[in-house]
Amino acid sequence: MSSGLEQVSGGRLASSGGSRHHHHPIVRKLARLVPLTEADTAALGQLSASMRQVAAHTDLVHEGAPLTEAVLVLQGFAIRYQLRDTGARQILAYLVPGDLCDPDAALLGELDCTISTLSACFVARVPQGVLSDILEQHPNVARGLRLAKLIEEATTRCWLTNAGCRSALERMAHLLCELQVRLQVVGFATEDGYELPITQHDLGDTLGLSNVHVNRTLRVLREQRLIEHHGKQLTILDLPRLQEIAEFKPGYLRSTASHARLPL
Amino acid sequence: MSSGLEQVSGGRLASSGGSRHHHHPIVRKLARLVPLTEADTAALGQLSASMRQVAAHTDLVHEGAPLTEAVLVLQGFAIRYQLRDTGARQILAYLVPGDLCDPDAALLGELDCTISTLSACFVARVPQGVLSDILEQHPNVARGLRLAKLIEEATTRCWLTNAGCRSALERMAHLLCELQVRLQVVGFATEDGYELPITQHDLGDTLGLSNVHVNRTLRVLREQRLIEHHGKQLTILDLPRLQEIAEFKPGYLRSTASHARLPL
DNA sequence: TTTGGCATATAACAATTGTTACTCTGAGTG
DNA sequence: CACTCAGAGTAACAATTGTTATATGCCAAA
Repeated sequence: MSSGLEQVSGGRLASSGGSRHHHHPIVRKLARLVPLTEADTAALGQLSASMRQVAAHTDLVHEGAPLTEAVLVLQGFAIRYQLRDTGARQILAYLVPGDLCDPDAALLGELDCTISTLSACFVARVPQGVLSDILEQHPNVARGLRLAKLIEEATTRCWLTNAGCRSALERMAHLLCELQVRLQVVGFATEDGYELPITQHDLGDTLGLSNVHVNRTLRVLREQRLIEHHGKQLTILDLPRLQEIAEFKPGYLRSTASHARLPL
Repeated sequence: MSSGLEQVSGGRLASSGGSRHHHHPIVRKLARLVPLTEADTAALGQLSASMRQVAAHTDLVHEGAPLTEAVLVLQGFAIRYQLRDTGARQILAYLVPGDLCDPDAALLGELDCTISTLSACFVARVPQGVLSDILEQHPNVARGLRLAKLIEEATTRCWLTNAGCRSALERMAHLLCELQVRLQVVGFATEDGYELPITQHDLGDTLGLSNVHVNRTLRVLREQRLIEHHGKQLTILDLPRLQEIAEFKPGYLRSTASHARLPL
């Protein structure tokens, strides 16, 4: 009953022979950033050729491992994180459907953080060769992915501002607003909310808060009738006010259509 | 009496006609990352052609402004920061001598943060054209700058981990250790310490702490005989222990010579 | 169906960090 | 030289957040 990617069947895209790739999250995402031709769209569809399902809390790429493939998330929530010696975990980024991680790290040879799933996910491993071929033959796609990378960096900076100078309530509100925009771009959120299949402990490791304080903070948001959540379903009751609390300025996500046309 | 860049005179490099650029901070920095030929080194020297002195606390590039030039720091401390509506400032990165900021942002068209000086600085503005010519003609330099960019990103992630899951003392220790390594690479630090010409308020905006708590934290480090500071001069009395407190792992800075040969 | 375990929820208390207010010093300036 | 002011230093108190403990609910495995 989860939204999106209804064409998943047996670990393969049922429609992989056809040309209708417009619903692929990475296509939806890049189409906001650059104009895409049918050929571009089809090429992006190839990225998910080796899609497979991964259980929640599974490491995909370990810190320090040599990196030869990129990881494309098609469904579910994945993260990049670092571990301290104390066992504390800092989540550095969320990877939601349409996010491609991390083509560039090949230059450094290894990654300084670990890629893992938070929820059950559909992910595709993309060999460097396949990716570089596409980048070469599809300059629009190449430009789109470079833009996406810059947006990811801006998002990291935003998270640093979050951690450095926002209160727990503001931080939580900001994260919920950011996810609302990012998930809506790829069709995994409506205007009212989205499925947030992660624990309060995970939220704590994201925001630099204890799980208890995450719980307190969510309660405040609930009591103020800003959000509701039943199970994994998050409903945003008052988005404007939530954004106001968070001082959320979505510009850094480049999510408005003003920056590019949609594909024909 | 400040160390490094003794050749500064009248806003120009006195030796700009010669070929001895090895002492330039950006040359020292990149030489750790990639092999550099004499030609590469000379080309890097050109970057500081339009060097000028800038007073402390001067904005160089404003948030939202169209970006047509990169900024190269030759001496002093500069930063990237974001402002909240409340007036709170989050410092996102330090730009120390040898750091080049931000060639890539041209793709996005505008920057999401402001570049500013903390101390009096010598900086050079590098027009996009000059930079792209050099990148084209000197692949080693291009590769070095790409590596430097990746290192900068890793540093930002590290700062996020800092803010998210380290105590004030650990955060401060980590910052001091990081600067020790970065400044030593470009010849602005000895093994014992370095000049740190920034206020406790600035440190607070860096670490997400109040200025009062910064003061407390520095006092603890002093009382434990880990550091000393008289005026702007920071002396590190016990680097191993400071690194231990910070859980500092310098790998992300790629500062050890094991990754590349020095130029002939 | 029962059970075990994980996630949520909440309370009481502790620790960290922020805020306000004040003093002191030193560098720059008239 | 006196004056000003920014920055460092400190204390007292307040607010936020973390820790520990315990209870509850719910889903999945036996």
